[in-house]
Amino acid sequence: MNIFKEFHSIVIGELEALAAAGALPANLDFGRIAVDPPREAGHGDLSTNAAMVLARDAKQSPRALAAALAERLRRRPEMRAVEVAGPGFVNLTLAESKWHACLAELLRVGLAYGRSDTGGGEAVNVEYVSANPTGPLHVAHARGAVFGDALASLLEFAGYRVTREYYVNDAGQQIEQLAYSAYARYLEALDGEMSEARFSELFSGRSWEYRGDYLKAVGEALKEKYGTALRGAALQDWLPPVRELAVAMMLDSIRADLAALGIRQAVFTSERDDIVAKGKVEEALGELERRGLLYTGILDPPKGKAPEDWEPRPQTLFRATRFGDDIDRPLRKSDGSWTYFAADIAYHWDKFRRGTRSMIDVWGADHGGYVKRMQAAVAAITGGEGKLDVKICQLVRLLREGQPVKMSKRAGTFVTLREVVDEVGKDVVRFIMLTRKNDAPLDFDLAKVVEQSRDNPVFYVQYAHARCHSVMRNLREAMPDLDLAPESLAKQGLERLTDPLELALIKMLAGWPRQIEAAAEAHEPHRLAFYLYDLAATFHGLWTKGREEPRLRFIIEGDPVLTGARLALVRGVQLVIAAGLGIFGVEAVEEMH
RNA sequence: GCGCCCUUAGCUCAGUUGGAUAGAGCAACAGCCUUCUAAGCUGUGGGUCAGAGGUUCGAAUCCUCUAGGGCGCGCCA
Repeated sequence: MNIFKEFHSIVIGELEALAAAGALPANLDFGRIAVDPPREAGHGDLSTNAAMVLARDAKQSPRALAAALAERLRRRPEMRAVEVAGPGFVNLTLAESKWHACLAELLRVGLAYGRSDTGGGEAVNVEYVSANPTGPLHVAHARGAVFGDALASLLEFAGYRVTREYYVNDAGQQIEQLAYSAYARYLEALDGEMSEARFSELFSGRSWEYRGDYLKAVGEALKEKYGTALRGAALQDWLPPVRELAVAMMLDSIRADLAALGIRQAVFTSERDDIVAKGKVEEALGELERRGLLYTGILDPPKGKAPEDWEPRPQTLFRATRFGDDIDRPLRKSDGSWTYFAADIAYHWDKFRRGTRSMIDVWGADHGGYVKRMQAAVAAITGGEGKLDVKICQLVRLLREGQPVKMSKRAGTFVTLREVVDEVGKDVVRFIMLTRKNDAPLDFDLAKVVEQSRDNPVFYVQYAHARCHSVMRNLREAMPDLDLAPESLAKQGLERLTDPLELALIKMLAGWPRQIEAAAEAHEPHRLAFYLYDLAATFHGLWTKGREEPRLRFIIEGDPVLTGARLALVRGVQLVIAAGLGIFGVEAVEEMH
């Protein structure tokens, strides 16, 4: 139960009672009323703006309205104090017993504490990574991969029915390039050599696009499967099988890289097989045609870009401007084939027709200019029923000791996702990628992220969790009879938790469900990282306080009831951190090494 | 030229969808280890929220303009 929601409905209930009693006009709009934690400690536990929001329509002064509301709230047993403050805030301080009840509930529910039904089982499709299957994932992909995966988990936790999806762009020019490059490696496997000159000679001046060593394995596999049969074959005979095997092997390696990051997507939709080959592009374009959103026209040349090779050509255009885009967008190339955008419209319509109204795409920074047209297309083809949110993940700057790591695709020295995971571990990669909001650039320092100090949030949060377990290990020796199961700890003695630091910690734990709902609604998993960091800091603070004041230690010799209560608190911290790390796909360790 | 994103303490960043006196970490300074893990904790100093207008009970947050930075801009995906 989200305590802020609970008191939101209590406040509304009291306002309705005031209206029934004639103290407020009927039919007031309660929509803007909020119950939030006040920023300022000293303003109570919860605060509502109800009086200020209603004052004008109620034709009363905010302070007077607040006083009337406060008067009613004060009679409730769970209140310790209700005060009117500032321009008309009503500040609520809850009785300690209410907080103890929150902790008891947390312990009863365990790792499921904070799960919410705000999603109402609504289907959400989260599409992420979707890198072209032309090579291994590199570090830039890691951020979107982790972000999408954590967002999907967060939405599941908040009660949505989530599909994790990868869109395989296996139909475009770059896949032809991949096939040529793989074919070259095949010839190399047969003949023992391949050079740029020979490549150029074989393929009449075509450049050798994908030169990384990773295609050598594809060459070997082609040799294994086909022997010399493809050597000297006509283009239409060698290209399809080479392309097919190369794409399959690249996808396998991408899946393996994602698995190393703990990511497994349920649906892989192939542009070639599932969209283009099934005629869905034509279907989608037909739908737009029916809606009167296609026409043939000539676009203006883009300004500020060198227009030397630009010449006006009539194209099939989509009326994107009707849906908020800046210009209408071409769907057909001059050679008559579809643009990528056309296929993408078909793909998103396909997602919609599979039963998802709510779609989330996670894209890299270089796709920012594509957002408007895609949202326009989704709005157009679904008649406004489908919603697309696009989360752009900004660049990751890879550093080591503060110095940028040199990356050059040409020189083949770009850093792969796998290399980073192997060096620092999946948990570190996952957590650090979530410590910044998606639309801000992120520094990833290979040295700093494995440091064991407070400025490394992964370590700091893990350490808090391990510390909880350390306390429990010590307790098993000191008081072997005490039952540490959360549901047992919930049953008695919680009223012994009266120190302000202890209550502050409980209040923070009670804020977890609200964090989940807010982060899920905003599609911002990074908020949980900051919450977990704060929670860890509060816990470390209480732990150290026990050094100066032994009466505040968790384990109190000769007082098993108090010890049990404190262990309930420790358990609560441990469970929430474990749940949070669970959403992030990060292991909650029980011991630091 | 146009679009999107960004600009908060010396540095790196939060800021609960418009709330009250804008917060952390690092760095600086002053403290805390016979102690449940000091891998940690406590305190001090540090701000024209890029700038100017506007919207209202109330703006870092919403709108307009300006300045600076990033990404992108027909037949690439």
